[in-house]
Amino acid sequence: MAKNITPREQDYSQWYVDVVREAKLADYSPVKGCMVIRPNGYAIWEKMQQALDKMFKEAGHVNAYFPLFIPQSFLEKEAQHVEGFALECALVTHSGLERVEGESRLRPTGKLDEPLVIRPTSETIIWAMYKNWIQSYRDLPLLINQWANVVRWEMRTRLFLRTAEFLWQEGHTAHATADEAEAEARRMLEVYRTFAEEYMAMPVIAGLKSEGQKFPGAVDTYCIEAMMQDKKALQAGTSHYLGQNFAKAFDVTFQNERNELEYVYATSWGVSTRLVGALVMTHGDDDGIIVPPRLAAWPVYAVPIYKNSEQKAAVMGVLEPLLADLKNRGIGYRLDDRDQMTPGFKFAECELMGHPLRLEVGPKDVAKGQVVLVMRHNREKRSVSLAQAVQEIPKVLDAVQSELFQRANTLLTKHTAPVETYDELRRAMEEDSGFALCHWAGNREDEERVQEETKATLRVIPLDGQREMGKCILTGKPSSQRVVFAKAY
RNA sequence: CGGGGCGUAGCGCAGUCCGGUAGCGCAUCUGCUUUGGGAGCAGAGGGUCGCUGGUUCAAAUCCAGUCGCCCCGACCA
Repeated sequence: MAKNITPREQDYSQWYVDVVREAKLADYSPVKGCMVIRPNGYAIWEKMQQALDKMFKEAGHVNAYFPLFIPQSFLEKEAQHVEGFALECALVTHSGLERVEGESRLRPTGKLDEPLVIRPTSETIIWAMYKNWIQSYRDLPLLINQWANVVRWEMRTRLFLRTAEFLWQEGHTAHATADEAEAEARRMLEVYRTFAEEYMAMPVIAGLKSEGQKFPGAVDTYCIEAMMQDKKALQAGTSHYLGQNFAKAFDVTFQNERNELEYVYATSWGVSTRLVGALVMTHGDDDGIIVPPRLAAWPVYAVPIYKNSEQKAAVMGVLEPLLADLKNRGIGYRLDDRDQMTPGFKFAECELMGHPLRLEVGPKDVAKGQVVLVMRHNREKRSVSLAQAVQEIPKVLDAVQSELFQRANTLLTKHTAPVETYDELRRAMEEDSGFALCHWAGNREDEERVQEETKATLRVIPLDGQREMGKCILTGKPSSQRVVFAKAY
């Protein structure tokens, strides 16, 4: 149906690339692995930022900005952290370019004494600063977030899901006690869960990462895992309890109430533009993307239909007051009054771009005193009297928001199933059957073996999973809870 | 880093095997007719054929080199 989009059935990852391109969310940059986020994609990110920023502020966090460049020596201070990021760091080694007689290319000049790492994440530079800002328990907790770009030199990239440079927010908090920091890490995990469910209409499983999967430098890593339509898992957000690891590496101490010197306890947490990709893969269909109303720049997309200027005047006479009413109610809309496009083209484009609700008004509607509402996610068309439209539209948008969640949740539930033996897991993964709930008591090496043999990784140890005794599917050791194994992005 | 594909107009491609001075579709611009599911007709503009070198009277095409991008896999948010 839609031009230039490979159907999901035929090739899911090609579908994803096609949809991102056709909906004008992003474009490839001349630099390998980098992407340009186009206005349509950036609009979604901006709505995500607004919602998240508000949630952070309500939780007591403030925004700041730390620099892009990190001295190489900083990154070297925390052992696990270095190991985790060393291989994917971009370095700045020179301060300029010079023209050399007889050569057409410019040549680097002004070699730096110490190379600067372009931040893959900002723990190190932030803790170097926190050292100066924290002396007393009275300075704690310190709750700072930053919106920034980071660079990780990945081997293989995918638009939004993994690019060399990406946009994100990273919260970095400092606390007087381990309990308080742990609680903060979990609190922010809940913020992410709420955001995913209520704004993105994307159900997630919240929980703990295994030893093998946690953040380099963390004591505990929490995450939310979502299921894409191809039943693969996507990590959609992480929150780390860092213990005193960074405090020790950067010598950040405070005097407690008993006048003792103690290392500070830390958390960090982040979500990235990857969420835009998650949104596409959660709700999109063969005709384009579908943006949930709460993240749509224009939840209502109005298409006037007319043949001549009299009709146009009549149609606009009905449409404009209605749009003004929507504006008064704080409902975002766009009026597509481009004269040179036919309505049919606009309908198709509107579906491609994923505007959740289309508002059509033509001469026939004017005559009947009605407007036509078309829901993007199920193509349902309904006529509503002009008098009721203003009350009806917010209701429809709410319904769309919750139906999108329900639909995604049905997929997640349907493809999440208990698996009792290792053989069964292997078969399940061969069939791409989704999330496998397994009893597990293995170590890091066991995890690697499972990944090697089944391509599945231990995605998450659910926080609200039922306690239930059983036997580890690989080692046979006793286990008190099931974990999620799945193939992942 | 392995496997595959590709570089020719803004985009998608044909032309390459078999050398002869570049073409198609979409998009763009102009005009007229259109407009309730991706409009039609007529006309117009737009290309150092990724780059470098070689062979040849003549290279998008043959030869040698080189650069880059995409997809799939291993690694990762």
